[in-house]
Amino acid sequence: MADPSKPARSEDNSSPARRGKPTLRTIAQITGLAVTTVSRALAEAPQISADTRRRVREVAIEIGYSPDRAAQRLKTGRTNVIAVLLDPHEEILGYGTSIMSGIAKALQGTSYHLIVMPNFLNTTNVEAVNYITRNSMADGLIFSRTEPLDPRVMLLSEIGFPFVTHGRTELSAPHAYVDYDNFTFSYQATRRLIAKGRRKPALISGPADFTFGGHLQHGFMTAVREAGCAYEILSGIDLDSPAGDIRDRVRQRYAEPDPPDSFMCGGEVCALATITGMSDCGLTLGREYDIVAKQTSHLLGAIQPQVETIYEDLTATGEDMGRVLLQRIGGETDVSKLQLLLSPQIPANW
Amino acid sequence: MADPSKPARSEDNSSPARRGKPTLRTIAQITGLAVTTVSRALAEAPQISADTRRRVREVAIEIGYSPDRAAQRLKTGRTNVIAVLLDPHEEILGYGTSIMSGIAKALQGTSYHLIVMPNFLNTTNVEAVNYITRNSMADGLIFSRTEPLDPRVMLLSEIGFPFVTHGRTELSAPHAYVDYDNFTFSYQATRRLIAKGRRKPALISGPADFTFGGHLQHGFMTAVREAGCAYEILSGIDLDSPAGDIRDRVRQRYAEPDPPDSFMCGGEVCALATITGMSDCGLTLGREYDIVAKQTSHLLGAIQPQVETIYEDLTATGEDMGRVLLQRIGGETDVSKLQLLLSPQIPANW
DNA sequence: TGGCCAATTTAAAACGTTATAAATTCAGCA
DNA sequence: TGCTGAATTTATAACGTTTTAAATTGGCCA
Repeated sequence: MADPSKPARSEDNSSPARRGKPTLRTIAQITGLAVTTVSRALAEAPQISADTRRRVREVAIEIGYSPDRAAQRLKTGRTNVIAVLLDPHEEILGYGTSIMSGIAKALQGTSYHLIVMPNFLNTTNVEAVNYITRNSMADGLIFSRTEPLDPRVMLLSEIGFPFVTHGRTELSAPHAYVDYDNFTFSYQATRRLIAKGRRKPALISGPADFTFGGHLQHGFMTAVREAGCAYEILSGIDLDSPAGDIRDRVRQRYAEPDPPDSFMCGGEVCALATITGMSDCGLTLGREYDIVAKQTSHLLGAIQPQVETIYEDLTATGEDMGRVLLQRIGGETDVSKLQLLLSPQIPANW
Repeated sequence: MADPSKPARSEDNSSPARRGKPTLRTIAQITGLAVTTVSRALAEAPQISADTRRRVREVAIEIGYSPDRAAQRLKTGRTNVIAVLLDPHEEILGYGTSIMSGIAKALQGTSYHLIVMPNFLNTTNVEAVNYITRNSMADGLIFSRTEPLDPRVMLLSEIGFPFVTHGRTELSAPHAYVDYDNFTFSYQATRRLIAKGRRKPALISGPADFTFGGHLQHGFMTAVREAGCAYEILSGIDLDSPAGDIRDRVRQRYAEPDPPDSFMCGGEVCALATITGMSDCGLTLGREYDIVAKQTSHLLGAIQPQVETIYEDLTATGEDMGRVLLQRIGGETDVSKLQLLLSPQIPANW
């Protein structure tokens, strides 16, 4: 019954075992080589002759072979997976999706897949990190919104697990990050308000816990102090506050004496909410007050083009984070190559 | 050198092999049982005595054992992974993130993990589906925005791969889905505009390719025909159009004769863009015109509370999809249990 | 012709789990 | 006591890959 036209050894041939999926053994049987050789050939090991490598590659493509990731993972201990921690705050305006899109772009063409740990539930961020590392669910980790003394960073640094953050920390041990220069953004944005003749800018900053909130505040303060003008940091609300809260707060503030005449907004929804609150008070943007905001999507530009913005490209950020993480996983230890501070693009006509 | 205080068989003990991670063998050595028994005990197999099961469980917890997913996957062929296809259109307003948050909630407490295949890149959706199934990267698949003859659905149905869609198809073979009743939504929303005295509603629908676009249009048409009033389906734009385009289109339409006096908007950004366009023309919402829109976040309510909305809870949708998929993977074939049509909550005062 | 070394290929073991089939224990009963 | 069968446990093999160590080949030189 054996078909002599096929070079396969027909003795142990368990062809009908698992229907369908070709394995290394399938290729081995077709080519008459040993499984080990095939594995090596596909890995382009130099010790395998060029001829054999070519032949194996051809057969592999022809029969549509693709390695079993579970088996590779079991054997090597590597997962070929990058995990992203996604926060609830990222629900609005596609923050998370933009970043992920960028990461995906960086991972394109590599053997890495992107998995998302949505942190929407009751577990804290640190628990999620713990879970991922203990269960070796990924080879690397990406997350955002660092705190100055971020416990996730401390944990991962300690055990030497590769990661990249969106945002810096104030920890002494350096780590890989990609960050937007929020100080410069905030500084320039506030200067712009002052340059337009405003004399009492108000800041709607990031939540106080996060490093970037401090940077925004620092930039804002530097600008107002330089100009020697009045200022205000709107209490009780921040970037992440529900739009309704921001609107109410703004309206309420204008019922009190000595209100601000302009706003530095860290986000688009925040800017829209501010405008709504102001217009409730009968005030018009560009006339009674000005706003400069950070822009991360095209929403604001289409709805309220009068708002001046500085753009932060989150997709590019994601792509950078992906690239940096791959380098880190690849063994790069030179921190200078793993830390990226992206500069805000200040509009030319400012 | 052997430590007699430990009950382990010290003959083949490869303790220092892989530092750290306890395996079934670790437990076997501690308890003096066979690896098979331990495996079975943890699986709560009835053939293992209750006593043994308890003991194994205790030890497992004590040493912090958790099974190696790669090994399980290799052996069983099951991945314990649910994959979600994420589209670029979902970048805005957290559509994707809400759905994912819901899915994550449904998967909470199960052994399933959520992985995301961002489809932002050049590959088409079908290719991604192909990739996932061929490489057995997941046990089940979730995706949205079905077309009437959706090729993904056809492919997956044919090979019997478990999946749930957000949206229906017009294919004869039934499949699992969770869908929002966009017909009813659109019908009721349009009726509401008419009830407010408007006599020429305009529809900004979903992209024509998708099933839900047809449903929106059908509901709209049913309402205007019932009322016998004029109507318009705004050409050249849809829900997914950039806000700027919608704004421009609306403005342009009002420069022409016989413009509509109200809008049925399938989305929030779309409604905001419409309002902006109208206000460019000097028209005020609630006075010269009305809008009813679908609401999926809290953005619109905070910015333009005058817009009447019907809410679609995407997180709940995601949760339903997760649940349905788990049932399907669990072997449920009764389609009636796998098909959910969620009814719009019509505001009580309409 | 034989021996040695480099080049290439191979066999065997292992990663941690589950499935199959076999072995052991033990109570109940003749 | 010895046998039977149920209850419980166990050994072995297997999933598909990579790693380690060993085997084979062939060219070259003495």
